[in-house]
Amino acid sequence: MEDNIHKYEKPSVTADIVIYTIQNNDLKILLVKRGITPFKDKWAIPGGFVRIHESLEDAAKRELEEETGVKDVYLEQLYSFGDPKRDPRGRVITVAYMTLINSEKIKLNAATDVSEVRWFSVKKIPQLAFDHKKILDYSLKRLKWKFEYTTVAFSLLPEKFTIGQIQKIYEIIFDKKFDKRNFAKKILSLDILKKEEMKKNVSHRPPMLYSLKKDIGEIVEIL
Amino acid sequence: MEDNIHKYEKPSVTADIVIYTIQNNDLKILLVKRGITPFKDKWAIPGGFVRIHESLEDAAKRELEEETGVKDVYLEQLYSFGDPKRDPRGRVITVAYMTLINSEKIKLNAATDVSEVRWFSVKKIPQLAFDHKKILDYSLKRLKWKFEYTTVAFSLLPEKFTIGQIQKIYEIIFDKKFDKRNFAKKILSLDILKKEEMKKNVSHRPPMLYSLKKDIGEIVEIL
DNA sequence: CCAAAAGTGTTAGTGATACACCCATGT
DNA sequence: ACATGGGTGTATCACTAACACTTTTGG
Repeated sequence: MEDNIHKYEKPSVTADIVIYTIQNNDLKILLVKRGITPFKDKWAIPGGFVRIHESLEDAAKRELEEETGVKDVYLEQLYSFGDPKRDPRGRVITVAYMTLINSEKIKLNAATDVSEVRWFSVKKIPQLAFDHKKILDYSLKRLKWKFEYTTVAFSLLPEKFTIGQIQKIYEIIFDKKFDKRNFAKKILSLDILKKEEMKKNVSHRPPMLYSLKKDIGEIVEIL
Repeated sequence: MEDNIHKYEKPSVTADIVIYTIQNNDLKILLVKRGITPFKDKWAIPGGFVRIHESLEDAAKRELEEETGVKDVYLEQLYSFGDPKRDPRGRVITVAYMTLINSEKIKLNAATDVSEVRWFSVKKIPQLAFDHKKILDYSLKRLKWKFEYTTVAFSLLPEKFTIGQIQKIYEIIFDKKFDKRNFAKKILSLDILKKEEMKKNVSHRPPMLYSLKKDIGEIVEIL
């Protein structure tokens, strides 16, 4: 620790960010097609170098905004990947983040350094550059854990929502059906929802709208 | 991402490692007293710069061995801390690791760059250098989680052990008593233990020895 | 009238907790 | 004989999982 800060050659550090959203009842992630070598024309998780005066989280946020125009969302650090051979250009350590965004808020801005940006269903991911497959696999595990034990799911919903909407999100993430009665019972018993008014103009029996209570602790066992 | 790898000034990267053990029925961590500025004479979590051709995990393992002489143990990456101001000497990102070692295997090697190395009860931690208090708090949360949901606890025990020994470890980590009957029932019902022979030469009813089955999956809900 | 999603209760099974006494050994 | 930790069973409670029909609205 007490070695001089300049004694050793320094690595580059990047922040990569796995960006999830739900579209068409499907869990998707954003990938960018690399315009330059190495791995030219391969798809990759968005990311970029951490600037010298920027925190890791700020770097991840900057990448997110560059790619999607989205700010102020749930963002979580996942893991740091530092195999010395993970980038053929030299020593590059990456700090991986993950975020979950409401697809209505997105406007894709193809950044100048990539030839293409696209959403991919997590069920149909192409071959990825670097060790990005490992990062993706890791993030998926963490994502499921987060849905099971926290209220992240609500960051995918508008301010007011129905029980049915929450249930659909859980069914997409876990790729299975839940019993409607048990699901509602469970969610309501957690005492994290506030009743709002009835939803109007729906072509079926009008559902109750709920909002998430403000003062919820971080961890709530949902499922 | 496609910016040139040399376009931005590079940060230093360190690996810090929170080393836990149990001694005298108490959970302890290893701290080193800093011999040089900044934070001279403050206690700190052991760590050091990641070498350019060394993986993050190898750097953490190297630090661990330098401080304790211990190799081949459970080691887990916790989180990366990258606030630009966390080190007054310049930009230093640290990747924090945690490990759990059997206190019988330790021989402390005071490394040359620190003036003192000591075990501290987690209940009596002195003021720490840098943002090491944050790292420690984070690691403690993770540690408890690990004990609840995985079999790490067994890395603190010899090959063969009694139910009572496991229970004592859990009581130390969670700082509370468990009911003996319920605890044994729970542990045995998990089907992760193999019965060995009876323990001999104890001054009370001889207990059954168990070993951990080899083919256990990573996550087992213990408590 | 039809389609679509909402709303709602009971039962059976499983796992968690609370609780107290006798046993085998060494000294 | 005593001290030490080991070993064991039952009853209650809380939570989970399985399961189907009626309601309200718009088109």
